Amino acid sequence: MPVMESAPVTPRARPRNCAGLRVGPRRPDGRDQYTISEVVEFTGLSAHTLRWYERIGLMPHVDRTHTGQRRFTNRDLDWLDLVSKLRLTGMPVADMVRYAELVREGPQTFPEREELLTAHREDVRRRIDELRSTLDVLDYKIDLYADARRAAEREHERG
Amino acid sequence: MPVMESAPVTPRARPRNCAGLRVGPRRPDGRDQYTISEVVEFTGLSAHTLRWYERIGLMPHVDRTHTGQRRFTNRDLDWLDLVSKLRLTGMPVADMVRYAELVREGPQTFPEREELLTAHREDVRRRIDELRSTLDVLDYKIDLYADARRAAEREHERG
DNA sequence: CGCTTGCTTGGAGTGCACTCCAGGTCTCTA
DNA sequence: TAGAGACCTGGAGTGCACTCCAAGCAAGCG
Repeated sequence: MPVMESAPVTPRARPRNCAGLRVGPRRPDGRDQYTISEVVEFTGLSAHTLRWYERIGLMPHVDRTHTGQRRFTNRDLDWLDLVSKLRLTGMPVADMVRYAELVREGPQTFPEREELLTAHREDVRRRIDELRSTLDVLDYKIDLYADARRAAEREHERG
Repeated sequence: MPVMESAPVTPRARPRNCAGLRVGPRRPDGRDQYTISEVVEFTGLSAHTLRWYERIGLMPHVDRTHTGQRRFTNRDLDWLDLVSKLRLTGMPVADMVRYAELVREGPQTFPEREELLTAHREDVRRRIDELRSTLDVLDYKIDLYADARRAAEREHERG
């Protein structure tokens, strides 16, 4: 039986940069406190998703105001940038949670972190190769259809 | 709200070729009838998945024996190869079903098929760019950990 | 003949990653 | 001080792509 994994998540419906991440307003300098809706703007993640990430341990403890509202810092935004990139390349959420745990545990987990990222890098490289090989098939098929179309057009001109 | 799509499915636990497809026994020449379990061997898809593909209209009508068992042809296997490649690159099953419908409708759907594949090719190219940009981040992080590790090793030698 | 193995079906179940809901609190503006 | 709007929570719901189940049929073997 094939063991399947679900993977890349591709945000749509907004301008994207070359990495496919949404391009929101740039973070202002000189601030270190952001509401959840500001973070939604910056990261393109939904507020639901941000809260869910925190619940499952994918966020390194977010500050709160005295009334319990979240205040994200620049560090949090940096972390979310990394998480978004890893998600985009199909790293399962469970693996990212593991990585977040290792980060919380301190510098003695450097080797394990390195290992985790190296394994993922291999995965990404493999996927790039897969995609490229499919690109060849796609090119071939598209050429066939384009040829057929051009032949039909010539036919039409003549007839 | 981010609109997400679920995507590439990556078979594991068996040798893979550069396209990430499972490498099963090669199809024998001179045959044009295969049982479902032979197709499982050749494609790496599960029997469940093959039956499910047929149910949802992703297969171009599979032959049956007089007792109702499926007999797949070489054409079916070729089609499954294409489908596997498209799945691997994250084409949603619904889009592939659409493509299968167009194929069933005949040559007058060439333009729409070309369009569909061209759009998907753009998607694949974008994803390759995404992956490459993440590879840079990964390289950077891994280098940091590797530097730390080497520094610790030198420390250990000296002390 | 009974047993095993492989196949059939419709429909239910699974896992992942969100996504939403109801009901409540807090803050801000008029 | 009233109302709008942003935020909070736990838990339920959603969509996708499988994945499995139960019950039954058919072929081959000792």
